[in-house]
Amino acid sequence: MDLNCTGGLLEKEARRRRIILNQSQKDTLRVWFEKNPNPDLATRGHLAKKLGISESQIMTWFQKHRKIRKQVEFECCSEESQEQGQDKPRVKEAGRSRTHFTKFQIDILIEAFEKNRFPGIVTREKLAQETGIPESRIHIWFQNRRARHPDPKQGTRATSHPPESSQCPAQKTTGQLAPSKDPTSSCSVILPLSPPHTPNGPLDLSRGRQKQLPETTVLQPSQVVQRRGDDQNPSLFIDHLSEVKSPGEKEGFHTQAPLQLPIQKRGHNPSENSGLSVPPLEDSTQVSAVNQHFRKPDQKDLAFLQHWDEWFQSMLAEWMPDKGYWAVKTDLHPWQAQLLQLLYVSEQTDQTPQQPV
DNA sequence: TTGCTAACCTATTCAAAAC
DNA sequence: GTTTTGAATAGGTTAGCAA
Repeated sequence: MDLNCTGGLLEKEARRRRIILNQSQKDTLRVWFEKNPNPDLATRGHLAKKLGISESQIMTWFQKHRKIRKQVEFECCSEESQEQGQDKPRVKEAGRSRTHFTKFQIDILIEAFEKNRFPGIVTREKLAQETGIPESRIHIWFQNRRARHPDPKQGTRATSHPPESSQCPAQKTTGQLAPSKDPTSSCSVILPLSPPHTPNGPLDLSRGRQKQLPETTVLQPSQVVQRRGDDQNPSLFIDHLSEVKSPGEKEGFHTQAPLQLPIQKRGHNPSENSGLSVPPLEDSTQVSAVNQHFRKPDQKDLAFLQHWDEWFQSMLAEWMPDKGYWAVKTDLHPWQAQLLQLLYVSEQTDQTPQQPV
């Protein structure tokens, strides 16, 4: 079966996740719509949290209702309202807030874009987890990217609907990731993003873990690093950690963790759950706000962060349940190898990662 | 099957920040 | 001042779900 050509149900599920709003949610949205039909990002985020749906869904709902209202005004209302309608509320009173992506985040997005110009909701959520960027911002980023970087294979800008074949084959069937058959590609950027154990996290991170990669093997961290070229010296990572740049600096390597929580500020001992726990990085991780859309953590975020170690661990190694140990991936992205080296340097006493609780 | 509507798209524009 | 690019809009299509 040619996975590239299957346009079946599973793929559609991966592209869209339709959620029916209940009456209470609709009522709340209507109230807010009457107050302000053009809510800014912060307001949408507040509403999303309040209603338990995503910010992009809030955005979609407001878009639709602005459209409906405009149609109603056009059909039913007087010239007076049409004159008012000419004063489009496109420019908000407050200036637009602008997300500043880090080079790390941009690199991940670009690589994902090159693999698939039309990521579905599952892929976008995985990218959101991986980068710490809200899914709605990732959606916008892909829209802008498509508009400004026409697909050279098609020769022209995409003018109608996304080609179904543009879906990444690895994402077609289950929304999970499969090992790439392309020997030149790496699975190290789109990683097994589901932490081993997060049943009630803010995102559904409990979707099955990636299958063991064929190239997975047991290695010492030093071997991993040695396999890479000189340009991937682990010191680069350390250097980057201390390279704190101003929020507006475009290409700076910001080490901001998702949700702006410095790793050492989690509410538990990093060594409790993982032998690969992230060591304290002192001020190096306490960079100033880079992305103003990150919010302060709520309870769900904290629950998520409690599995942060495990998540990192799963990005670097693969748990072998039948063998009872973690196998370090051989095909690590340079930053992963550098992170691994850093962790092991700091955790010299514990060379064998433990299975998370 | 049909209607509703959430989710998605392109095209375009605005505007913040970098150059 | 110009360029780059994130954010937002309008207007359209697609697709999931309930009746």
